[in-house]
Amino acid sequence: MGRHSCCYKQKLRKGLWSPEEDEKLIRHITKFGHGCWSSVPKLAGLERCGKSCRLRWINYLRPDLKRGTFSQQEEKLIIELHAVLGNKWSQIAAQLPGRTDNEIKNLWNSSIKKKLRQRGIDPNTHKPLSQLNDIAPSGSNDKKSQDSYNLQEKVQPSAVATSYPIIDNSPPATHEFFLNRFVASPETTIKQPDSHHQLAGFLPFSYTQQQQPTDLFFQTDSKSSSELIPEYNTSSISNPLHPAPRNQNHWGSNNNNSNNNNNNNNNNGFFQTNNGYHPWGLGDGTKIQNQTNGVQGEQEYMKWNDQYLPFLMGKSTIDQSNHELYHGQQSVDTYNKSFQRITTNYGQYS
DNA sequence: AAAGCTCCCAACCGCGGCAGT
DNA sequence: AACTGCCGCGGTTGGGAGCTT
Repeated sequence: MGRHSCCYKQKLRKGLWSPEEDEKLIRHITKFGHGCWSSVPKLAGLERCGKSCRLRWINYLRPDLKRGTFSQQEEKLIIELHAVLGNKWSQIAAQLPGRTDNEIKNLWNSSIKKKLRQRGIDPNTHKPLSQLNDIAPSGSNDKKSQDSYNLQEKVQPSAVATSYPIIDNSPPATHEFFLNRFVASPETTIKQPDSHHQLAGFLPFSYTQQQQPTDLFFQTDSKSSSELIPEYNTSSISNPLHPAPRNQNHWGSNNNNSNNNNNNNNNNGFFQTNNGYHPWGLGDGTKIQNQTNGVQGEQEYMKWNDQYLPFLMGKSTIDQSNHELYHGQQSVDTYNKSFQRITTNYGQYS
């Protein structure tokens, strides 16, 4: 197994990134791309390991991140995807443009889990907690043991099948079931060069450009959990298993992130792709969707260059018209706060 | 006001898989 | 086949912010 020898080297910085480090990394990647991550720190003049650089870029610095709070539609989608994929955060993130696996993982651990439990749903199995009491090992009431309570290991397949919230009861709702049902579909399969992500394109989501509206895949059970749990409402247009009409905003009309998908536009400049694959070091190998919207992609590119990069380079161009970037901010000189706010608003500003 | 507690999230860690030699 | 280096993933942690007492 490959060890990260760089991590053991002396004198490499760890912990929070400084603005100067961010600037160096952004400058380097915008100019040269990341190439081999292990060589990035040296070339960029950073005393970090390549792994740290990669993480910083993917989770925080890359321009197509949406950031900001998750919408209800996004949370709903995460719950539904988790019911199918389990803790495959990278695969879940692949279906949420502008969101990182880390972000989703954090949301799940800090918020969604709690919400599900409050509603009597086991976050690991997506079954009602009352049903699980019969299956769960004794002494599993504490948080730790509940968290480690693994769907695949502990839950009888039949139990899953009869309780999966968004499908009917007839076929066994195992991962294999979903795979068999979707993977072979040419309309819904995104090219996946990386074996880690064989599942990433299997859901009939609206991100696939060729995706035709269809209701073939899942029949709803009128007595499903959706009546009890809003997240499982099968009539939702954002339900991945009931794709939205082709020209409809995936997140629904009440979402102010009207440019949600635009962050993945890649026809121009900074967002240019490598044959349609993500150019910024996302390792998921997922072919970028929705590439037809070149104008908006260019707008995002302009925004990045005009507002975000100059700020990082110490040449803030934020003017009166963008004063809302600092709305509610108490300490503007706190770098991370400012940065986060800008990236947050960068994703929402349109 | 301050101490204690909880929550959130950026970042780290360790591992598995893959490719190259 | 064995080894090495790198990438990417999921789990975990540490510290700051906010809330409560």
